[in-house]
Amino acid sequence: MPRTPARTHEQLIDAAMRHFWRQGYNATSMDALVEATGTSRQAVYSRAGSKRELYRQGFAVYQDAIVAPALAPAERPGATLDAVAQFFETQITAAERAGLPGPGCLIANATTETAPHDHCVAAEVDAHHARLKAAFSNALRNENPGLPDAEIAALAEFSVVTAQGLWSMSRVVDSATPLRAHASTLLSLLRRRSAP
Amino acid sequence: MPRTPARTHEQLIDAAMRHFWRQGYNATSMDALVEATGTSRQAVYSRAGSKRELYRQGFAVYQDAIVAPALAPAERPGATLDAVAQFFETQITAAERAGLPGPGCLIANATTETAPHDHCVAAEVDAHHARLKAAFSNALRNENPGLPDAEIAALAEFSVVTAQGLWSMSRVVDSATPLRAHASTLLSLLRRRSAP
DNA sequence: CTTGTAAAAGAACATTCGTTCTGTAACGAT
DNA sequence: ATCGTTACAGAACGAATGTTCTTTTACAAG
Repeated sequence: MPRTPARTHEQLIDAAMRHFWRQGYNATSMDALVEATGTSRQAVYSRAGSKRELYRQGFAVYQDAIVAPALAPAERPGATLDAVAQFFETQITAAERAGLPGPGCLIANATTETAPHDHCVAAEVDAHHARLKAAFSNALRNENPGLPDAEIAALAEFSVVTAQGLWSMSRVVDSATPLRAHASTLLSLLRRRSAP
Repeated sequence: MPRTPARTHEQLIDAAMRHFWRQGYNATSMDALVEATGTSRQAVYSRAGSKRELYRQGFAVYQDAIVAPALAPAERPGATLDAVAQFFETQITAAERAGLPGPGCLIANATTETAPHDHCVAAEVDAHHARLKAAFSNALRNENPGLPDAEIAALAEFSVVTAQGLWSMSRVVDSATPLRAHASTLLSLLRRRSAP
């Protein structure tokens, strides 16, 4: 009996997420969200309940639409450091195609802007970092099975922090060259360390 | 004949800067700034002219009060990688003493929040990154004078991005341990690469 | 003490914020 | 075709925003 929604729930979250991604949480007004999503204020509130909730729900969509495809190669059982290089290259290429300076990484942005003041966002950030660390650890272990677990953990964690810095930079650079250089330096350092 | 100012210009900028540092630009209201600086709205406007200008002026104070002392060892002519380690340790200890999760780095925060939408802030960010890169290059060159310039540049730039990630993380961690681990991993990677 | 100057305190401004309310339009079951 | 339900459009809300205006207060030269 009810009217058919013009946009699916996910379409709405997705459009909002992309706005938050580029503009940040605080600089995004409800007016901007209404325009970006192409719906009405009422649609936003009846679905998400509030601006903050809409923002929070964006993380899940971001994980599925952005993180998962790029990280998939590194999450595969037999992945090596090549898959890590591929992860960075996929993201950098995407940023380049969308036009640099880019939006960076939604979660990297949240780490500095909102996570310190919203423990719910902080949990999301933690989970993302854990996911990255697991993928990097996987690749490092396959690259050199003889590497001690402690060293794998240290290198994986280091790579996570390094990625965080990379996406920060991608918000202020005009060219992808320094981003590729950074990824390439990381990979070369990891390879040198994980070589026998 | 005029009334004596209760606070110097620099005291006002400094107090405002520390608030922006922790809260970010958009999440800081003029009311909060008035309370943080202990002055009146009028004092802020007669001195800085606007919220944005006040924010911009904070960068110079931050450079003098925070960056310069910590980076000094690495900027000295004969500095080696030990000075770089000292730089990180100084900043991490300061964050630890102020209480973690900490405010991170004002400029690292600006890189993601305001620089993309304010080219004046972007210039400030660029200058800071150039300063860090110069200091790191200096230390790398002294550590191993035989290292090719291109490699020094790559490693220095890599370290800058890595530092950016480190300060991001310092806004969401409860303990300094992962921060020290990150700095230590960076240093060990740099040492291994710059060894003959 | 008077007086000129500038700083401080706080009321007031228009605008914008996030949110809610009211009424209308569209769909499907009957 | 009718009706019940729900999505939508837009007006409206109080609170908070960045900024300015008005008034009072403190200082030091005369």
